[in-house]
Parts: sequence; structure tokens; C-alpha cells
Amino acid sequence: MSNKKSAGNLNTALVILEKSIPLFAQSGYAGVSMRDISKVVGTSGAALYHHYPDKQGLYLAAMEHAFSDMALSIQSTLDIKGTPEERLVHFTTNFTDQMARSPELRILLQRELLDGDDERLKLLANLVFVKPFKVIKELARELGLDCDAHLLAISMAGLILFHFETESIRRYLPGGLKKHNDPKVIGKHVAKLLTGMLGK
Amino acid sequence: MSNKKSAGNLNTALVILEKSIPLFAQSGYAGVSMRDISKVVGTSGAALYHHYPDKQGLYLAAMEHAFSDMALSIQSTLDIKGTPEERLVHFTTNFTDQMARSPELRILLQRELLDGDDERLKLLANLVFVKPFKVIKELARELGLDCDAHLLAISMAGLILFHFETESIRRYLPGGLKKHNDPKVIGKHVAKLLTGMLGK
DNA sequence: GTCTATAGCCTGATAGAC
DNA sequence: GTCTATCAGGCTATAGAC
Repeated sequence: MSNKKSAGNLNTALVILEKSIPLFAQSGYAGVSMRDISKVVGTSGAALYHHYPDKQGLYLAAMEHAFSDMALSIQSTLDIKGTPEERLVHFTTNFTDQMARSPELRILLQRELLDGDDERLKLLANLVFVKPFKVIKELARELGLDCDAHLLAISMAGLILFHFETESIRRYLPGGLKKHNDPKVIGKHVAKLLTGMLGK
Repeated sequence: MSNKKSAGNLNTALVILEKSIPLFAQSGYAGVSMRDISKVVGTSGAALYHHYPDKQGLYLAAMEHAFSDMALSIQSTLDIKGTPEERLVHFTTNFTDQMARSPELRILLQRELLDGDDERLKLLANLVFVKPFKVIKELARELGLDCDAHLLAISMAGLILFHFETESIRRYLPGGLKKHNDPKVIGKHVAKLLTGMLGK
């Protein structure tokens, strides 16, 4: 009994996903054609349809692949012991680092937030965010802050992500310097704001 | 000498912009066809080309129109006197309210941050953000916070915008409730975080 | 599993009548 | 200033050879 079943050569199927992810990140679903994908993969367009039922199916598989990576990397930022304050700084600096290291994942996330339907968003939430979100909420509770833990967890993520989201425009804003794109600078800044907030 | 020159009926040109803005917000540049636009405007496709040179030109004009509205509305949140603390809370609650009231503008902004080229981003920065950004930076300085004013201004905006950006997925995250989409709740939460930060 | 060829539709854009 | 008609090319997806 072979474990390479009807879905065809698994390796090719994977290569298609991994080569198409950067395209979808750069141009979005509507901005990428099956021909574009076949070109970067190095096959004919028809080959794509051997591995995936249609463009939507390929896209969905690509998102699942990309975001399962993201889930692992986010969880690694939360797998640590120490005082709540230490864990807060650890999460902040590590999450910032990861967002800087894989801009593609952040961009895909933002595109999904704009264009994803309910089903895809639910999948994304369960696949990537529910687990780390619970840890952050628990962290917020331990810090004994007098505010809604859900709102605080979202605020923490937004504080970090927005700096990357606006990277392309900040150089045209007053005081925009190269160092503001340095993940170390961003991480320190956010950690300072957050620890300042809970300092009182 | 007529002031209705070669550009054709100005009113129609404006109607085209205003009807196409919601389409571009919902589906993005690549996701909207000239036929889609002509349908909602109620003209033939050819009529669009009488008023605008091509799809790109129409899109650019639509963005300029949309964002010049945004510039006015943001500036209105900053036109106020009082202590720095009062102005901070005033900006926070009003900016939150405005983002809740015109989700289209926020979505177009996010799409431009993802897809805009350098020229468009520079235009967007100067048209909408440079002025209010300066006011917020000045506010940050007056509050005497020991941190980079540019980073703080970005953080303030991100803290607010990210709650709206994630509205579509938060209902699948632990503790996500309807009230977390209420601009009053969001505004209060953000104001509390920010004043907490500067309380020390 | 991958190819070439192609069907059938949609796209941006234009020509020319009114 | 708006229309109808139309073009050339790109799009998703399939058929059938190898």
C-alpha cells in the first residue's frame, strides 16, 4: 500500500504551494494568475490542476501551509517561564523579531483580514491565533491590569504589527528614520510602552 | 470663457469616483473591472474613458478624492485646546469614532499600505497624514514621555486601527464579544491604556 | 504527472455614430 | 458626452497525447 495516493507527487504539490505563497503575498488573490504561478514553479498551467482542483483550492492550500508555519513560530515565543513581566518582554521582543523576519506571513494575514470570508477567517483563527491568544490573555490577567483581557491582547498585537504595516509610508512622515524599521528598536519601544502601562 | 473645459461634465466625473470608491474598498484594484464600475455608475464602459485616461487614472483620482475627505476629518479631531491629557483623550475618542463611521476609508488606507507604490504613498502621506502626524508628535512631546515621538505617534494610531482591522476575525478568538466592536468601548480602552502609560 | 492545444469567457481599451 | 460594437489579449479550466 503506497502512501502516495491519488493526489499525485506530493513534492510537486508542496513546491507549488511554496512558490505561490510569495506571489499571493505580493499581489493578492486577484492579482495573481494561474499562469504567473506556473511560470515561477516551472511547469505548464495544466499541471497545477493535477494537484489542486482550481485556483481557489490552490490558494486555500497555500494559506493553510503558510499559516501552519506561523502558528508554530508564534507558539515558540510563548513557551517560556518567568515572572509575568519577563514573559511580557520576551513575547514582545520575539514576536517583533518574527514579524520582521517573515514579512510575507504578516502581509498574507493582512490580506486575509481584508478579503477572507467567514470560513477562512475561522480556520485562520483556530489554526494560528486561538492558542497564543489564550496565553496572552492569561498573561494580561496575571499582570493584574484593570482592563478587558481580550482588548488588551489585541492591543498588544496591534502595537507591534502596525509598525511593520506602515513601514512603506513612514519614510514620508515627519521624523521617519531608518532605525524605526529596526525590529530591535520597535521591540524595545513596545516593551517600554507596555511595561510603562502596567507600572501603574 | 467657460470653466467647463475639455474634461467633460464634471458632475459625471465625480459620480464615477464616488460610486467606484466602495468597489475598490471591497475588492481592491485588481478585483474590480471597468465593467463593474460602469454597472454601478449606470453608464457604458466607454463613458468612463471619456472622463479618465485609463483604469489606473480612474483609481488614482478615486483615491485622491477619498483621502482628501479623510484629511479633513482627521484634522477636525485635532483642532482643540486644553491640557495635553484632555487633547489626548479627545483625539483618541474622536479618531476611533471616525474610523468606525467610515470603514471604507480605513480599508482603502490598508490596501494602499499593501499595494501602493512609492509615488502613491508619498502623495497619501502629504495629503492626509503629515499635518495630523505633526500635531500628535507635538502632543507626545508636551506629555513629556521618555520615548521617540515618531514611534509613539505610530503606536497611538496602531492601537486604534488594529481593533477595526481585526474586527472580522475577533469573533473567532477567545473572549470576543460584540461590545468589542463598539467604538465607545474601543475608544475608552485605548484612552485608558495611553493615559496609563503617561501616568508614569 | 506533465505536456500542448484550445474552448469559452472576461478584460482593458478604442472606433465611430449620434 | 454617451452610446453600441468590437478588438486583441489574458483569464480559468479542460481534453487528450505521451
